[in-house]
Amino acid sequence: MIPLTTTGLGRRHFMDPTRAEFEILQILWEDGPSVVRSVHERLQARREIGYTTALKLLQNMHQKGFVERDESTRSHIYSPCLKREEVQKNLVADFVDRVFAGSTNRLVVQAISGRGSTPKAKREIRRLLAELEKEEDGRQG
Amino acid sequence: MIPLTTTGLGRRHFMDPTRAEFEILQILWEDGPSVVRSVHERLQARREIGYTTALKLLQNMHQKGFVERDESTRSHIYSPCLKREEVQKNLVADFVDRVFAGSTNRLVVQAISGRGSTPKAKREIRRLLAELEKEEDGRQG
DNA sequence: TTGCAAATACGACTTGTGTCGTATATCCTT
DNA sequence: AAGGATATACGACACAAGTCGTATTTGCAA
Repeated sequence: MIPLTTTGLGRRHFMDPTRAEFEILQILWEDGPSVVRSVHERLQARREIGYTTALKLLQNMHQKGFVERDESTRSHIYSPCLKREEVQKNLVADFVDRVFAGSTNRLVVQAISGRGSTPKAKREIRRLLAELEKEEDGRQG
Repeated sequence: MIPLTTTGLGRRHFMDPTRAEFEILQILWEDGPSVVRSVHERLQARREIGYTTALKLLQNMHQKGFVERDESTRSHIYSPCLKREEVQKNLVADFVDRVFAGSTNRLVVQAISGRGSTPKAKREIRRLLAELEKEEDGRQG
């Protein structure tokens, strides 16, 4: 049976970070190892949020194994355990399964057809595709 | 301030359907106007779920205006009020904002690079891009 | 027309997430 | 050494989403 939620072990054996957790991961990926206060400031810049909320979030993430922390100083220093691309890949996979019945193609079509993709962006994508195909040919052609 | 959750009015003035609700919408889009029992059967085929749960979901969706229902018969008949492409577009937009900092390009890159996109699929996408560009040129070039 | 099967209505419970308050520990400064 | 500032720990609350049980209504068949 396929579970409904992303959280709560999909066919993968680990949980995806929640929205708030992912938001924090992004900050860590950008800033590198950070103390709670600094993470809180970054969050505060985007929305109203208390210091202890940020703290708790980080603590939860630590318990879940999403981040590790250096406790050698008074202010613990948090750094991500997960690779940005890995997590993005998982999220995209879930999303594709849920919204486009597993068809990556349909997702891409939806993404680049409507608004949201400028002609320049499309050229960019074509270039990327060409590169990818070349790579493949090179590897096994 | 940007709210965290999709639910709870983002900058858009309407709410996106939840996971369960979207799952039901997919069924309605595929099957057309349906009675609760039939929707429940479709859901049951994918996961364990009670009849009254499906009913309640449909009722909620009706109250939210996601579906309309014909009450002229004893078994109410539900049909979607939203267009599939519209909802998908919204979900993609949210997703891109949240995961790829608003860059549709990065999403597409992620989607087609890793596994999940066969060479054939890539050719397909290129074809599509070519068409889109041609369209644009035709429209204003 | 009476009664059973099937439908709807709706309250209530569970779990997950995000939120914070408050208690406690720790450092630094004077 | 004392006290304020700043950290962490952690319990508790609010709210949304999903789940279902039970009560009530309604149509149909015997």
